[in-house]
Amino acid sequence: MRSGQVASQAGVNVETLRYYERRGLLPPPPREPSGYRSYGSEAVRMVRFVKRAQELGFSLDEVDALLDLAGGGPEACEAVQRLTGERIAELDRRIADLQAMRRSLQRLVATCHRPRSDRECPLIRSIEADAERGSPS
Amino acid sequence: MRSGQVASQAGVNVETLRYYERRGLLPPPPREPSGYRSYGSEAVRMVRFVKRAQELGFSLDEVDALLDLAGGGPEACEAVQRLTGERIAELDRRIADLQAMRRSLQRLVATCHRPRSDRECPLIRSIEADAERGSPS
DNA sequence: CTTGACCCCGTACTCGGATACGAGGTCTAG
DNA sequence: CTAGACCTCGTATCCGAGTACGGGGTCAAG
Repeated sequence: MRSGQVASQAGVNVETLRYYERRGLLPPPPREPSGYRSYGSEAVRMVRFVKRAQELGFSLDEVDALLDLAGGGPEACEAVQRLTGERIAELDRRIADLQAMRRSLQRLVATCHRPRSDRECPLIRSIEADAERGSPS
Repeated sequence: MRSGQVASQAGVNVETLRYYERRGLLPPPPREPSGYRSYGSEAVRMVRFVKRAQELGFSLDEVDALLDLAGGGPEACEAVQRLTGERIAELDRRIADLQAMRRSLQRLVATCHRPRSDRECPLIRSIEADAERGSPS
């Protein structure tokens, strides 16, 4: 398979394959006499793995670590579980943060039920007020 | 007040003030004869407002829009409410995404309770499997 | 009157994850 | 044989939100 095929099957740009190869995420494939990269079908699986792991919130550095660990036996498996656990904890933090933001904004819109005659936007003022005394988040 | 004071009172870097000024978020303050910037105390409030709005998930472009709207009368107030509503909706989407990630990861760690004798990490395989048929998120 | 803290400016760099560009080589259908 | 699609490479650019750098001016204390 050539790069274009791998790219389209994996749903990425050809440049992205080169990029992953540069980053060491993707092993450099053998070349045809012409110099073209000649990929096996596992390349598609690897790229998909990378994309999926990204969707799960792993950075490319972490994906790299994951790939290094893959196939490393039982203790590597534990390391993978640990990484995953950290990722879940991180997600929990981010979710809590977003929920705090959401509550703040909700409270803010709620302050906005004044008659139109009020010239100053209470919402803007509320954000200021929050800022005064470094509020939730 | 000079830039260093504003910066420390607002909890930002001096360079950040220059950056905000370049971006048009902060009005260029008058200068002392020496050329030093001479800020009034409202500068501190503005910077804090920016930081707070950022914490609430607004980008600097959006903060810019918010500031343009501030003091623009009742219809501007409605625009502010609309922006805020969009932000809340966006937060809801992001929260849902993160929760989907979390569920996937949780499911993944759950697959890992196999005997250590399994040489291949089921978690890694599961991510691959997910990728095969583009799963949640 | 010098030292050190502060300030000025323009510009370049950082991060992560790509994406784009341009010059060139190759391959395939007509 | 040639047009056009595809591939190669190195390098540059993008986004957002700053941060850093270097060379110079200013100001207050000792």
